[in-house]
Amino acid sequence: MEKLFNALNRYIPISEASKQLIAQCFVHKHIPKGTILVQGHQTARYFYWLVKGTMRGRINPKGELITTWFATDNMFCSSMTSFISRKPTGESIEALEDCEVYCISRHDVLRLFKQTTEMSSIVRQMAEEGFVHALNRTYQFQYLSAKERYELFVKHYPKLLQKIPLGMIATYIGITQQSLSRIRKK
Amino acid sequence: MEKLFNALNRYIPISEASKQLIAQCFVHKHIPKGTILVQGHQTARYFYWLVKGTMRGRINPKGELITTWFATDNMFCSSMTSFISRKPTGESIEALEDCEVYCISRHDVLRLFKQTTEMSSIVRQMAEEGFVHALNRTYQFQYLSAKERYELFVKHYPKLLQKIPLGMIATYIGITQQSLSRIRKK
DNA sequence: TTCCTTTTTTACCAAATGTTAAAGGATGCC
DNA sequence: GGCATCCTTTAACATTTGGTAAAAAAGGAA
Repeated sequence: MEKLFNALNRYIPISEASKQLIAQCFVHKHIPKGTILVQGHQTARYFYWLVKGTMRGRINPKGELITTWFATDNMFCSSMTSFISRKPTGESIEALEDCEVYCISRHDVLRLFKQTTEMSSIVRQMAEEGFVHALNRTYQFQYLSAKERYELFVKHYPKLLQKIPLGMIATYIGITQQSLSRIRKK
Repeated sequence: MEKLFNALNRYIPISEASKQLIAQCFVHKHIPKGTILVQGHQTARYFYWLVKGTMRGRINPKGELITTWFATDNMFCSSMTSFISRKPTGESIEALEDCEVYCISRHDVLRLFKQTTEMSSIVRQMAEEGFVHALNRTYQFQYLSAKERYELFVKHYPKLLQKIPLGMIATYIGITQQSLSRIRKK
């Protein structure tokens, strides 16, 4: 829980009173490997702080699972498209390892907007940060080759290479597993 | 100005008092075609409401200008990566036609967070909306072919096809002008 | 109109990526 | 150990896209 508040404090200092209120809203959970936390036809109602483990987002647009994001230790995650727009978006969440999380419901987030002065600013900054991150990822698809995108992935997620099947990484950078295998060979 | 407030009201109803404060912060401007509002080495300090005209964002990662976004009548825009992270990001803004805008400085946005109750919520929702939009655009690069991305572009921006050079559209969907010309032929 | 510039199309060949299929490795279970 | 399953590599061929170059088309200005 301490690391969670360290992460939140990066956005804005949180008073002790608010800390208490926020802490009450986060629920601790263990998620077994292979669990689907949100199905594509469901609405994501929770936002997760990943204490330990690995998760991915995935969509299934053409009969094949595509990885939309990876999350590892000490990262926030959710099906953001669904969590934000409050409707199913086809995106699901999969635990790729046994995971330990703190989760908070959208309902509780809205409640904290009224109960604390900090929460609104934190969520705004998180959305801004995610926005910039998503934009940069889009730009990379516009001007980087598959090989360059793979090299960026290795740089950003060196530890995932060991434990994640190659196929999941390939779809994350927008190519097939065979193409990625070919790229790695060189 | 009325349409601007219609757009803002979509996020949250705005009181008359707040409306006055907000209105004071927006400055009306005419931007001649060809103007570069923000250079890549500069920090974007303004957020724009495009009353009339067309703009694009662009980056120059490999000696060639890449379109990052298009904005037309009644849309908000800025170099969001730079505006949010408060540093230069290489992204510049170009007026593709004579434009009429209302612009507000980042400084004034921050001031309105304190002076009004609505602004924080509006900006949070804008960031969330932009976040979801950017995510979906990324996903499209992951699983759509160039042809499919072009068809989506035509669907989203039918009017731009008439007035924007093809090359700018091609880089927006991540291909060369020649490839797009080939795709259109079929 | 004519000239000049910009934009678009076309062609040819090279490079990158997809598709399909098969084989080899790794891992876990009985 | 042996079997089954999943993961990874490899190969051959098809398709898409890039790079270069040139021609055709479109638009603007004198």
